[in-house]
Amino acid sequence: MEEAELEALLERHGVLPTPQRVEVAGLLLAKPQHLSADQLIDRLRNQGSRVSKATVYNTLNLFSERGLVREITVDPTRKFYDSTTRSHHHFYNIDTGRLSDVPDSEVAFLSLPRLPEGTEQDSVEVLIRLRDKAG
Amino acid sequence: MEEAELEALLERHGVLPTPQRVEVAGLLLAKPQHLSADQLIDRLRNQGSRVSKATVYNTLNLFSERGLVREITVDPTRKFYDSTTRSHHHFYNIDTGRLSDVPDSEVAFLSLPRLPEGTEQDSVEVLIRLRDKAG
DNA sequence: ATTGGGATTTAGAATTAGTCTATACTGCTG
DNA sequence: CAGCAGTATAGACTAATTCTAAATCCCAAT
Repeated sequence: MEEAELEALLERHGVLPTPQRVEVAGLLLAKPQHLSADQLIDRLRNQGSRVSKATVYNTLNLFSERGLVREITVDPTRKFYDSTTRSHHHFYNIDTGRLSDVPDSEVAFLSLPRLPEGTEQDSVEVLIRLRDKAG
Repeated sequence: MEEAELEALLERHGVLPTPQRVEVAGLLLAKPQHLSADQLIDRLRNQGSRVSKATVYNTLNLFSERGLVREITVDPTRKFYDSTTRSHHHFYNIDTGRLSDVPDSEVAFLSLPRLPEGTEQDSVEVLIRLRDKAG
């Protein structure tokens, strides 16, 4: 994605496109992927960026508030940020720690439960834990 | 549950029933529930126990290895331990942080995805995030 | 009784993801 | 050019969990 395009995307989501935010967006929003803050900081450093850790966290939180990324929680030790924001499902390989998307078309529910009194649904997510096949 | 019963349960899972482990088991396995290590420590303290924090963590990890409890990951800041070990589904109220079970009978899949090459399924879990209904 | 060893428990130090704070920087606007 | 709002930054801080190294427990064999 080109810089101008990224800037337009941020603006469309009400985010002022500062150089640091555009840098983060350039990496994270480039394609459907799942990155932790730490992985993102590593990649930024590798491409010679000097953005601070605090700014990366601020930016990720801002992006997630404004719907540019989605936080996902499968690993109790850290958050991942998903560049695909539409609600969707995941495979999580417990041997490799790798997280991947399940094609939307391949999951369908026959029934979903009544919600508890006084609550409404925010999202429904299916997590399919995998292990490497022995042998 | 009585102490003798708890001890038998631990032994059946290959866990040597030390007094500390029996104490933890007595609280956590008493009924279907979801507790964090911290909540558990509080309750232990409230009933006058002196088990150390390290022992509680060791015990929870041991129980979870041996299939006496199941770890669940919905809140990136802490783990919960579920006394129901069969794979099942959850409601998570993002406003209150409360986690509860979805009755098994109320979720059914019409289709589930092909698994990636070389992997096999460990579990399939649905997480329904809720928020309190406004007004 | 005493000893020796393996497993367990313990307090506290260490680790780590993430947040907070206080300061510095960056345009704008008048 | 002064003032101001919004950002960015380093580094201190927090909180959950793990690690470490020493103390304790239990039991079988002397």
